[in-house]
Amino acid sequence: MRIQKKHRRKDNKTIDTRQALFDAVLELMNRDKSFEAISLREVTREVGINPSAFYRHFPDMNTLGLELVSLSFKTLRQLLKDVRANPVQGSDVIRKSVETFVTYVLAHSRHYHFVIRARLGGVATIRAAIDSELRLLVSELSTDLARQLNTDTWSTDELKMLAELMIGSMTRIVEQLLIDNRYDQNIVELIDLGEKQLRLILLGAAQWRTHS
Amino acid sequence: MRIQKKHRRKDNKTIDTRQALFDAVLELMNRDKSFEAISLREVTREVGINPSAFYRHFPDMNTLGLELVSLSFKTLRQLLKDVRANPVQGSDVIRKSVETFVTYVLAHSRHYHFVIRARLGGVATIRAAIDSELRLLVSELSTDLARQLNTDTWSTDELKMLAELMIGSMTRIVEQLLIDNRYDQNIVELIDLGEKQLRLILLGAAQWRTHS
DNA sequence: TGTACATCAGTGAACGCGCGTTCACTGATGTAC
DNA sequence: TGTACATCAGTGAACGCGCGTTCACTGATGTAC
Repeated sequence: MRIQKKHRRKDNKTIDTRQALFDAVLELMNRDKSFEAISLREVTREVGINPSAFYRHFPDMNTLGLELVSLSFKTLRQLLKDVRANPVQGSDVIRKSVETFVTYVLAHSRHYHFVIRARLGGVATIRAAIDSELRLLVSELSTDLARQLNTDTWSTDELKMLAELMIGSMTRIVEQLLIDNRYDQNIVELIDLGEKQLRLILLGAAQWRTHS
Repeated sequence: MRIQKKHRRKDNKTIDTRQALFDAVLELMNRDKSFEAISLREVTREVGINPSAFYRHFPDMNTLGLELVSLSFKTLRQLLKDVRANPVQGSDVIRKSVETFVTYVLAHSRHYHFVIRARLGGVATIRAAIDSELRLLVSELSTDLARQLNTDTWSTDELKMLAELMIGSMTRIVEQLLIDNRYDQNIVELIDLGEKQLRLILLGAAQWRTHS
């Protein structure tokens, strides 16, 4: 049984075509196409195979997209698992967390460029998949926050509201980081922005019940 | 000189075709297509004119899209002008503001559905236009906030950070309101969410300098 | 008021193009004996 | 170790389709005299 699907092409190089198809889609999106504007033929052209060979790997582009969503969030979930296992220590927890996050997103920039763009894109099934992953993230963060905050004064809904605010802020940071190469000169400024927003949110959270 | 461009079609109805083209694009996006996936022929089919007649009104779809951005923000700017002229009074300022905003967005839902989707979509020029409108909004809100807060302790960058956080929160509300008809049963819950997020942000802002 | 003319938003046919999908095929690799 | 066979990721031609754009045209409406 062949586990890894490989093939020998004209150039005599052995590669994993399935992976190459994922990469080609990410590369084309990086060149400013939205997912639904990328044609099957463009993808195979990029990989260097015949259009009909696409069907050896996926029934259609939509399925490829859904697997890409799943792949992207798998690595993010791993990061969060690592962070929970080894919590950030020391004086500057917020800044270090934002730095870790930004570094991670940049290291997987193509995946997150795809996610950020497809989140509000035109393919409903892919939108729904990303939305459900983000909801999961919000609910996980809510649980984490519940452990840190006074759960007597925070209702489930309020924890979710806080988690959504934090993830919303980070999402905007990722958008600015990855869209239109705006980040070129100002990664540090962006980390600064994220840090201050999180700090302000947590200041507000600390005052939440004592004030209202 | 004819100011209004009108025409008499087979059905003997006189309409403004230019407006009908805008409406057709918004309608098609409402049916879950992203802007760049909408073809010129689809739009003219929707309006009921010959494809080549499109060119009597716009040189291409891209130009139509840019005008749609401009139109959408024109009405939003008007709302903000009205709010500034007649500030919300009374005890529940935050809630009333969020209610006004949500009501307004729903009243112009097609325009904002378009904006929200095209903001991260595949057409770079349209993305840039929306981005520049949003930056303008952030800077206007910064100015407003500067009048309300202690400007000795808030730097320009920090005001911008705060404004971005507030507008980011509102943007997420609009996304949830308009994408995938998620709002059907829970407009009130959404207003609640927006109100709490703004309240928490402003609580944080009140503590900003005294705490750090 | 009537006529001649300009304007211009429409029509409809035609074009070349890239698309997704199908089909019969090829040939390299792994497996059974 | 050698041979026969199965597997399967590829190829290449072909299809019908919707696309954007062009062109010469039509006919209703507004304007000048």
